[in-house]
Amino acid sequence: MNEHQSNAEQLILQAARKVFIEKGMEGARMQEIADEAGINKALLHYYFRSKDKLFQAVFLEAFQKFLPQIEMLINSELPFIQKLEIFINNYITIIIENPYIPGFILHELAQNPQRMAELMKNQVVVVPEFLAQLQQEIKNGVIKPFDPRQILINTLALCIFPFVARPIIQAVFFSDNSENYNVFLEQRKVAVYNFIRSAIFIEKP
Amino acid sequence: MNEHQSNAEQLILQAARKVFIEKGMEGARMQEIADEAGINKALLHYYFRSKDKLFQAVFLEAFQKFLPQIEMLINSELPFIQKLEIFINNYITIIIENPYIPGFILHELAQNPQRMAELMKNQVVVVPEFLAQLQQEIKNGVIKPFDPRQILINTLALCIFPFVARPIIQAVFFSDNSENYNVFLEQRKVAVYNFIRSAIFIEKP
DNA sequence: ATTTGATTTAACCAACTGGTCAAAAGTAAA
DNA sequence: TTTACTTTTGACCAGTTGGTTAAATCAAAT
Repeated sequence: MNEHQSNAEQLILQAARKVFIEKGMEGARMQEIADEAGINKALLHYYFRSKDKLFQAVFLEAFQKFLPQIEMLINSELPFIQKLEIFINNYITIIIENPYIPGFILHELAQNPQRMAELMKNQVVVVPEFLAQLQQEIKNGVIKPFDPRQILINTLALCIFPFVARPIIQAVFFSDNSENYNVFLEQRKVAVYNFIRSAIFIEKP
Repeated sequence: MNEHQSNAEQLILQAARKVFIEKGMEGARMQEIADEAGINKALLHYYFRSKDKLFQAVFLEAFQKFLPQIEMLINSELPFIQKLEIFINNYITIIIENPYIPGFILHELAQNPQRMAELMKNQVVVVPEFLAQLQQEIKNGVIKPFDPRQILINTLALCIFPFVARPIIQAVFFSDNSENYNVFLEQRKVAVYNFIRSAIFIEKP
């Protein structure tokens, strides 16, 4: 039993991760995953019973990778300005490291909302306290009176969208040199923070 | 030749639109499109030679539906505040009427960037003037000194994201009553405008 | 009514898909 | 070495897929 074979399960997961996230559930082929892992196709079914089970494992793992930061943004009791800066920095950093996961999750979610809802119902984050905190800071005159739900969604939108729309943005702005896009994304960590801060925070005289 | 048969091509396109936009190129089945159109599967190949050709027709049509408003935002010479308000209103209105098209386009774009780039290269919008206009307004002290590219992407992100991420947002905020989501989206027309305006425009004393 | 051309269909096909299974190969203890 | 067990494989299967084809139906002109 050499190292290569012994961790076949890890090899499979790694290959499945790549293929599923790149091609999606419908586009992925079991044979391609097997090839990518350098093993026989039957071995996939030996470790994971079906394509669906393997997909579940990949999806949940991908989903959970993005949860902790969101939980921090929602559940921490720091002032919102501080939470926001930390969140945007960490979140964009994570997405840069896993640029295809957001598109993957959103697409599978759209394909089968009710099933994905079941997969995620143990993962739920509680938002009411978050909304209450924002409402409080609005009452305190720290934040302009925007709907807290809109603020949360805007924050996520600004972080996630450039990755979901990467091909078209790159074609428009960086068609000559795609490496510049990474620079652009790096700049976004501070740009997005400044943008939201400028939008919602009331400047004290 | 009754009306039902004579416009078979239109029936097919309508069915293809529905199935492709809902399931994507990979997920769509020619049989399902034929059933949806109420015709024989072979007739699909009679009017459109292949699944690919049919997909192309649907994709281009969908893509073009969103282009005019973006062109207006980019090419009109109105002051940016005015353009922005008109754009956001019209754009979100169009997406509400075609809520699944953004996800469809972004997904297919991500699946095959180079091919989609070819499909779109006749549709290109010219941005340099747009960037120059924003730069000028920054110089004039109308707009805060944000990177014009970031402003454009932020605007699109805030308009599009709630539709791409609809299932998860709905699960978190509107699990009890999904109709409320439409209300929320309607409110976004003004909310997004106020958000961006508050972020980038300099209040004159 | 017959001819001519376009439209529509049922039956079919080769390629591919996820999945199965019995046998082989490997592993470690007795 | 034999035994008992797990891991890995090649061959195979039934169902599905996009696509084809020859024949049938239809519509209009002669």
